[in-house]
Amino acid sequence: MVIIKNNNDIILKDMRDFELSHIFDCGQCFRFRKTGEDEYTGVAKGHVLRISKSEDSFVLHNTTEDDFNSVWLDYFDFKRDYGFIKASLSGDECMDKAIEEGFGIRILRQELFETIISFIISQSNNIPRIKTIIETLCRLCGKKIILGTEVYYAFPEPEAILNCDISVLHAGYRDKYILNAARTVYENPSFLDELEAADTQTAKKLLMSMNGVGNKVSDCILLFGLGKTDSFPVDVWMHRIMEQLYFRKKCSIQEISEYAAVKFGEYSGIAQQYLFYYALNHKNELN
DNA sequence: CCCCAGGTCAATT
DNA sequence: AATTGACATGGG
Repeated sequence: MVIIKNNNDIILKDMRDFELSHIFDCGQCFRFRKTGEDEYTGVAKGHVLRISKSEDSFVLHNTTEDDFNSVWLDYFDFKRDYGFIKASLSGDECMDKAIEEGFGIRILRQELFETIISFIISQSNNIPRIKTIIETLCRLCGKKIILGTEVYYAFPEPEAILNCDISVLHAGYRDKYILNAARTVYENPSFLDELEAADTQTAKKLLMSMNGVGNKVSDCILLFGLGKTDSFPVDVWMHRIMEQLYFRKKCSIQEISEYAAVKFGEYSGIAQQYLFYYALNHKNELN
């Protein structure tokens, strides 16, 4: 990867293992939307980003070098060598096919509190509606970010969520879980720091101590909010695709988790994203 | 009318 | 320890 400063933009050249549609359409983040041909725009960590692909390079529009280094370098997990990880995951026909389709996937390192709330909302829900609910939440009580004539909204702070009426989100029974999580973080400001400092198993126990955060949601938070790549979230789609591709019979979530831990090890979470992306693109072939 | 969606909880066996 | 129904809402 070569980083070039150009007027108000950052340009990335010689990119491998990086494709916008793979990154933003694999169900890991909910706040980026397609705003053009090979262009996505969204808000993360309080910053607006418009990123596009042109020919062999990627452009981060209106981005300073400081912002790139302090925000986006970590966000896009640029320090990790996905080529190496793909090589170590590769071996069976299923994984090779999944990697071939989602070759440009990267695990985004998202803001922890946003990830907690987002995946609480995700439970027993579909991706378009998850996006709508989160966007409505940000508009309801997130800090305004004004860029020229455009208005964007940061993901709200815990206190802001506690101080508004979230019933307008139509998130249903998840309201009480959202409020409880916001209250937990608001009343114990070191809660997030403890999570950041903890190992995977300790962090998982802490997360699951919150009402409405169970096995799967905590695994997603571990992976997308804490960078724990040994976490392997199993939702209905992962359940189906693992049964079909690897087990070739009905099996339990626990069996799948144990299998993944052995087969994919410390890169389970990245393997999971390749498989999940593959599953989303082959819904009609799954039963 | 039905069933399902990046599930979790509590009651019941 | 494993199984089951309720939980809100919107879309097919």
